[in-house]
Amino acid sequence: MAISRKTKTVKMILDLFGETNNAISIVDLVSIFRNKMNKTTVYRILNRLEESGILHSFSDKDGLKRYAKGNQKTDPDNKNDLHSHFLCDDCGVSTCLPLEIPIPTIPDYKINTSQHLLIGQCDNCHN
Amino acid sequence: MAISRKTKTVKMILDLFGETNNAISIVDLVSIFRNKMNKTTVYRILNRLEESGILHSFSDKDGLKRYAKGNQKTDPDNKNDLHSHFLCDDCGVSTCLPLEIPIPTIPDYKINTSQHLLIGQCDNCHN
DNA sequence: AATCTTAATGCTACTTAGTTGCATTAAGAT
DNA sequence: ATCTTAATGCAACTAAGTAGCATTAAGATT
Ligand SMILES: [Mn+2]
Ligand SMILES: [Mn+2]
Ligand SMILES: [Zn+2]
Ligand SMILES: [Zn+2]
Repeated sequence: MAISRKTKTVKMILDLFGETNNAISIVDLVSIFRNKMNKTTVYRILNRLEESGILHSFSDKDGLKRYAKGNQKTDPDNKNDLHSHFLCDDCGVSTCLPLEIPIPTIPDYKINTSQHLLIGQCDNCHN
Repeated sequence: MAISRKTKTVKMILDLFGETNNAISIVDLVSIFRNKMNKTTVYRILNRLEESGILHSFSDKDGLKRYAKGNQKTDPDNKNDLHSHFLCDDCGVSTCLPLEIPIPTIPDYKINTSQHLLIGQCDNCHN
């Protein structure tokens, strides 16, 4: 189910993520490419790119899936390279943050991974 | 839009949350009460209970909304009483955790609130 | 360069989460 | 007992996401 062919549509999506470090929602991606490819294709390409470790995804505040460049599982001992994500409440822009989340120890629970979303105003909207 | 009448349906939902401290997904709630009230009613009651500060909600890993007892905005200076949530990957059970999330300072960003979800195995599934 | 294999796409139809409008009902105030 | 209107039920809708299947095109093989 990983990426094996560099089709025109795959290239278009890779080009977009080559231009930005932002996390883009799947509905935006479907909209951006609405005249270039079928929405089913967008979903399928994103799945494959994620499985290939080229993109990673997370759920934002409203449960909407967002994709961003890079792999979340890149550190040597095969644990998750966990980082936080940011979401601007004003303009909706979303980014990966170079902020590692320590996984806490909780009695009676075994924690494998975590998701951390920071919500506020981005640089543009803040001023 | 807050709760103003204690209808039969509101009481049923309050009774359920009186029995458990778990965070219950909205689809489960609709299913639990499918013979007792309309799904629209479930959605509307949950909205009102949340606005009233009786319940609070968050998005789980899959973007599904979950509700749990209590208010997230209860501390004196009117900031969010932020706590983490747990989701069991095996059985799907979800709980609030008595784990406060410190809001980090990040240059160029103004952070107002945050969401933190820990994913792993609960006590039952762990052993 | 022509051929072949099958990954990938387009399209249609479907499922599910969540919402809206509106007529009807019932909480609880008067 | 009456009245006001919050709350509900119902039906119809929107939007996110998925599945089946015929067709297309990457890119490997000859
Ligand atoms: Mn990221
Ligand atoms: Mn909680
Ligand atoms: Zn912004
Ligand atoms: Zn469990």
